[in-house]
Order: sequence, then C-alpha cells, then structure tokens
Amino acid sequence: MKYDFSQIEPKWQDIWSKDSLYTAGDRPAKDKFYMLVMFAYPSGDIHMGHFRNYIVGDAVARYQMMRGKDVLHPFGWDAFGLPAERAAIQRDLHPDDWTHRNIEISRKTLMKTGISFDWSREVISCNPDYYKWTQWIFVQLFKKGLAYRKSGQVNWCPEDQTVLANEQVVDSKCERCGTSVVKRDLTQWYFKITEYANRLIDDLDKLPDWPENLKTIQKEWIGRSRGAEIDFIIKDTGEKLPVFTTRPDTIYGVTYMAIAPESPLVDRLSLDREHREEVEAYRNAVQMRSEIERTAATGEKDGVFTGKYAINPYNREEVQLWVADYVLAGYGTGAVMAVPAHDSRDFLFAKKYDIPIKVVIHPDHFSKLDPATMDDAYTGYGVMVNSDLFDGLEGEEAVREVTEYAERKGIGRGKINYKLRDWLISRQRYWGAPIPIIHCSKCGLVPVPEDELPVLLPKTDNFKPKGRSPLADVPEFMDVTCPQCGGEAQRDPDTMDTFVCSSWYYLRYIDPKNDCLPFSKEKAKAWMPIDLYIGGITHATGHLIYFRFFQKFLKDIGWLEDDEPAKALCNHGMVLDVNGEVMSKSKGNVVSPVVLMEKRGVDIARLGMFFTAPTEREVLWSDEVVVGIEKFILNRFFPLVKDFRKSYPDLKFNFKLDALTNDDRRAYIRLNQTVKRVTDDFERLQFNTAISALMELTRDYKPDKIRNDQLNDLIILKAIQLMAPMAPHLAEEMWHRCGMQTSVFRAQWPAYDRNAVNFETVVIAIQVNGKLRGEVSVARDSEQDEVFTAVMANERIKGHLGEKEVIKKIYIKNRLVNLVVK
RNA sequence: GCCGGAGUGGUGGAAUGGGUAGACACCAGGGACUUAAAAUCCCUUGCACCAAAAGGUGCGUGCCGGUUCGAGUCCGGCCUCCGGCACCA
Repeated sequence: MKYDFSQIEPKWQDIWSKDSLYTAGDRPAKDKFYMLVMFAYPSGDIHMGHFRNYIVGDAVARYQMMRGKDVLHPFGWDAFGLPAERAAIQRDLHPDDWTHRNIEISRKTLMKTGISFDWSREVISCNPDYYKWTQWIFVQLFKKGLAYRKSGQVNWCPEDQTVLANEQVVDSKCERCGTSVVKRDLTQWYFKITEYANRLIDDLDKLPDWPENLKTIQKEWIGRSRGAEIDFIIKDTGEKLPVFTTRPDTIYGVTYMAIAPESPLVDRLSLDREHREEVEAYRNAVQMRSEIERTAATGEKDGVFTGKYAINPYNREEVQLWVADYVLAGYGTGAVMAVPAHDSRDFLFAKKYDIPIKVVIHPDHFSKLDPATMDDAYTGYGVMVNSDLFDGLEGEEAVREVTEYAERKGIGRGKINYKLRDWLISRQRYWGAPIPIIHCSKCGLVPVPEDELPVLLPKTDNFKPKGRSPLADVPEFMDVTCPQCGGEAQRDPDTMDTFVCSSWYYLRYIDPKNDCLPFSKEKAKAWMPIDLYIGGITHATGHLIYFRFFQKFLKDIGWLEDDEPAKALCNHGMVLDVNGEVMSKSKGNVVSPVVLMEKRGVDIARLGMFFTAPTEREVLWSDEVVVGIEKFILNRFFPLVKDFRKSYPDLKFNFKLDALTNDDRRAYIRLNQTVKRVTDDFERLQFNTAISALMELTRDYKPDKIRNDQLNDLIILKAIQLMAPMAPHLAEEMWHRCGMQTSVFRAQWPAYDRNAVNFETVVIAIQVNGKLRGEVSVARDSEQDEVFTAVMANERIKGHLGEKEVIKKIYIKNRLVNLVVK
C-alpha cells in the first residue's frame, strides 16, 4: 500500500483552502485560541528553524481546533529593516522589489508545508497600510511624551552606517554584522521604555506559563535596584553632586568621590590649570580605549584627582573628588560616593591611590574589621559603627533609617534605578517606516496629523547607506509645509528600527484590513490575549520586552484591556547541523526543509522533527532523524486503513467492559490509555512522547484478535485523530479512506473512557530491602493482605528472605511491595 | 565573579506528585525470505560476572555525602557543559 504524498498533499491543501478550514472569524463564536508564531524576516527562504517553529504552532492550532476552539493562527512578514535591505543591495535590487519577491517565494514554500495559517490575515510590515499604523502609534507615544529626541553618546555601527539600540549591541559588536561598534554623539529619537521598567518587571509575576529562565533574563536586563540618591556638595562651586547608592548605611565610610569621564559635570568643576590639563589628558586617554577594554570587570581601576573636594552632607567631611573610568556616565547620576571599606571596586581604587579606608560596618556585634589587614572590602550588611547617631543600627533597617534622615533633612531621597535604558529607535537607513515628524523652525517638532498618515516612503534609487539618512537627500520627500503654521518645514529623515514594526503586529492580525483604525477595540477584546506564543529565545531582551511595552502603552491609552500580550510562551530549541554547529549560509551547512519535503513528504519531515526531541531542546538535524518514523508511517500506520471494517461506530460511544471479550477489552483499554497519554502530551507540547504512544498502540493492535467490528474501527479512527495535528495530510487522507465525509479537523478530539484506562490485573514489583527481587501479578486495587500472601508464595522471594525476620512491610497499591528484613 | 538551566546506554531520548531506570526509536549483531541484493519480517541489545540452560548476582542516571523502607527525582557540598549578566555603585 503506497503512501503517495506528492499526490495527497496538494490535494488536501487545495480542499482545506476551498473549505476555509483555517479562516478565523472577526470575533470568536465559542472558546477562542490565539496561536502566534514569531514574525518572519523575509531575508531568505525559510529554513529548518522556521520549519520547527511553525510545525509546533501548527500542531497546537490544529489540536485546539479539534478541541472545539475558534482558532486564530495568522502569519506575516517583518519586512522592513537591515537584513532585507542588505540582501537587496547585495543583489543590486531595490529593497522594495527584493522584499516582495522574496515574500512570494517564502510564502509558496510555507504553503507547501500545509501549515494552518489563516492567509487571509497576512500582514506585511513594509506596506503602507501597515506602517501607517506603526507611524500612528509613534504619534500617540509622541503626544504622551514617550517618544522624544535627545543628544548623547550612542552606538554606531560603521558597517551598517547607522545607530543601534543597546539591545542590538552584543559584546560591543553589532548584533547583525559583528562589526565593533563605536560611540558617537548624536541627537536621536527614543521611546521612554524606562517609564515602564517597574511594570515590566512586576508583571512578569502574572506570567506563570512563561519559561522561568526567560523571565530571569528579562529581570536582569531591566536591572532594578533600590537605594537612595544623596546630594553631596562640591566645595568652592557649591554645586550639588547627587549620587545613587544602594548602601546608604555606608555613608560615613565615604573617603572619596568619583565622576565618570564623559560626564558633563566634569566641565563645570572650574579646575585650576594644572589639574585641568591632567583631567583632560585622562579623559582623552579613556576615549581612546576600546569598549571591551573598558568593560572588562577584572581590569585595573584608574582615575585622576581633580584637585577639588566634595562635602558629605551627613558629617560635613571633605573628601577628594576624582574622575574615574569605572564610573559609568549612563547609570545613576554618573557619579558615585566611594566607600573603599565596603565596596570591592572602591577598595581596589583606594589601595592603588593611597586613599584612606574607613570601616563603618562590622559584620556583627562580635567581629571587627581592621582596614590595615583587609585584603578586600566587606560588602555584606552588618552593624553601623563610626556613624554618629546611626551607630548600632543593622542591615536593612539601617538603610531605611539613613534614607529617611536624608529625606527629613532634604539632602537625599529614596530612589529606584534601572539598568534598562530608553529605546533608541531612529535609524539612518532607507528601508524602514519614516518617522512621522515635521521639523519647523517656528513650531519645533510637529507630528504629522493623523489624517495625513502614512508618511510614504518614497521609492527612490537613493537608498544606499552613507552614514546619514538617505531620505535627507530626497528633496521631494523632505520639503513640506508645517501643519501648524503653514510655513516651510522639513520632514524627519530617519526611519524607525524594525523592532518598532514587530512590536504590535499581533494586534494587526486581529483586524488586518481596517482602514480607519490600527485595529478594532472590540475585536481585540475578543481575541486577546495571545494564548500561546512560540519563538526562539534569541528575542529575550529585545522583541519580547518591546512588545510587552507596547501592550502596556496601548492599554494605558485605552486600546487594550490586558497588561500582558501573551499568556503562555514557548521557546523552541535551535536546529543545528549534525556536528552541532549553527546552520548558516556562509558555512554552507544549511539544510532546507524543501528538499526533505520533496523526497519524503511534509508529514514525514514534521514527524521526524517532532520525534527526535522535545520542543524546547535543541536538535542536531540530519536526514537520519526521519528513518524510524518513516518506516513506522509507511509500514505500520498508513496501512491501518485496510483493516477498517466500515462499521462506522459512534466516536463518542463508551463500551461496557463486561460486554467485550478478553482480547477486545484489552485492546479497548489500550486505546483509552493512548488517548489519555497523547492528550496530556499535547497539553505540554511533548510531541515526541505522543508519537511513541501511537507507536505502542499500533504495535499492540492485532486486528485478527478483535471480534467487535465497532471497537476495531474505533481504534483506527481515534488513532487517526490523535495523529492529525502532527501529520495533517496523512491523517486526512486516512480519515477519508475510511469513508468519513467531513474533515478530521472538524471532528471532535477524542475523549477517553475513564472506566477503561486501567487493566484489571497489575504487575507489582517485589523489593527486599529496597532491591528488586521479583514481580507478582495481582488484581487491580488488591488489598495488602492478599498481595502479601502472593508475595510470600514466590520462590525467589523465599530464597531472599531465608531465616531473616521481616520487620516492616510497605505496600504501595498497584505499584510495589517492599519487605524490610534483618 | 553573579544569576539561571542541564548532565541518564554506542546515539536521539522516556520515566508528569520519591515507588519496577532505560519507554519509543536509531545504530549494531543474529536469523527468515531471496539465485543475490534492497525492502520487509522476527530475535538480541546498559555494563560486568556466574551458569550447559532456565535463570541468577553485583554495579549503574556527572562526583561525594545525607534524608528515606525506597532517590534520576528531595537536601548539602563539589565537577563539567550551555545560556544570561558582566565595573550598574
């Protein structure tokens, strides 16, 4: 019996499409399930990693469909951005042409995989009907003061000739091209994501179905720390010098202060000539150092004395004011109070420059620290000493008291700081959504009126990167009149980071054709939140934070109801080559799913992927992975249809166990066990074990022993249903060969008969002193006494017991017996 | 350095609330069918040892200890690998 996938697959794909099997309604009529897979870059045809991502989503979508849910399972293209633009330039094509052409190719490939995407909702982020709303969201952010311009040091990629967000810089290199980034002083657009830092951390607790490790990564990235800001005073100028500290309880141990070299504070110090020269020389030297050199935490600390002093507001003590490389300009206030006795970095620095070390915390009431013998700082909490009226206070209480004192005296305040920086979203590239702002010399920054959106990206030949925005050299784009005063004005020449486009696509899917709104609130209310979101962990600190931020913002301005966009998140493992290496074009080790699909069929490829490892684990892919599963499908599973007896049983019927022969009863119980196992496995996305359960069912199914025709047919039909989410074409074909008229995906997911998941007899393990010594077969749920009688009759057990005394008997029903002997 | 996660046969992996470790596969070996091969089917397959055999014994989930009648699973201490953060005051 031949499984002719090349004929079967297109046949069903065609029928499913004609029957609109995957088309979701505007509002779900019953229980809904929003199944989302990550937005795809159309920078090349799809590869094994995409394939894996999408088949997992597909299996879930189909399973939920069969469970009777209304399923929304959309797909779309993250079509703006560097990868697409770079690919286009390499081929000497316009990004617009190349992107759309490539989407065509990739879409065709995807359609061949039979994935249940609702293509009627496809979204392409570089099309004006989409980026109109990306711009609309920008305007909303701008109106709330959450989109703003500021100047400062930014990361610049010399290769891509554009600025990058913090999240796009990995190990001081451009995440995309690997070029070392440099710092530049530029005025750029930012989204004030820091405003949401607290909620972005706290709301993680509302997400029990997100992976723990991902939540930890996000928490650390946002990096919340609680402490206090304390105002020191610069002697002579009298200027306030606020510093952030998590340890106000060490305030009396401050022996110097340090300012970041880049900090503008340094310029305002009015240094004497000698010190000014030294400080400037130091600042220049620091500028020359590479980012890597500077951030190597193990590296030497160095700095230069400014000749100035700062006054500690608690004890009026004057301490030296230094400029030091280890202080970061971008965190806190760009200056620190240094407590060498209780901070390791300050300790190293003080040792190097012979600055006093003053102990103000003792670990407890009995031990004392001696600065002369310390070889590192003591950084734990302890008892405050040498601290005036605070002496004797301990730990967090000490922190609280010192902070409250500052607030009372107006010399400081409690403060929470974050590592998270605002999100730099402007790019000096062509291929992105134009920033909808007009620069007017009279009115300043004026947002493009909403009824004039979108600001169309002109299809110019002037798109190559050159270090400044290509659009700046397109006068017909740049020159406009100011919407407020009507005077001559200029458009903003920058485009938005693609991560902006991909921060709200999940909402556009809900209402993809809406001309008047980004999406309808009612439809969003009906479909949101996303029930399961599947994608790689690579987006942990980027997209997966950004899209949570957008959700919260849109909720705040009344467009959404939930704090969080996605209830559950699944990170699938990577697909590597046989040697465990990442597949990449440059290495030439990319395995395309297309070749495999053409050779063995989509469903075999899918099952091979599912069977080889659980979803979250990485997979070393080779074609051998499909060998076992292919044999199973071709020789065992597909041929089940020829054993079908056309009795057409009611799929909801539960047999009475007494009415069945022994063999039939066993087969019936086996079936119900399998339904239960596969259902449980689907709930936790463990497709590998679902497949092995079906293999066992098939192995144990012996048609010549089954007397009851309805039972026989029930087994076959339910096995097909259980297989359907993973191997849709195969299952649909088998379903119809058994004479079923409607789609297997419209049939209800099998329920199991609760009275028939256990056999009447169980095999119980017999242990002596915890060691397995034999087995005994007894009736299910037997009482302790009967079981022990059987155990004691066992010859092998007798041998092990010998003359010894049984001092304890343990009986776990239906599992084991343990005899403790002496 | 800090924070997560993981270490199970030759390989991919099972074991879902402490309860028969190795399900289901791959690979390998043996056999059947065949003129032969492929395909297919059947058997063996954690390691070591004892036995002619039936079978039995010991060891075994990274290492060392603990709790328990019983530990892959819980606790403590290490080792290795992977991921994240990395001068964040």
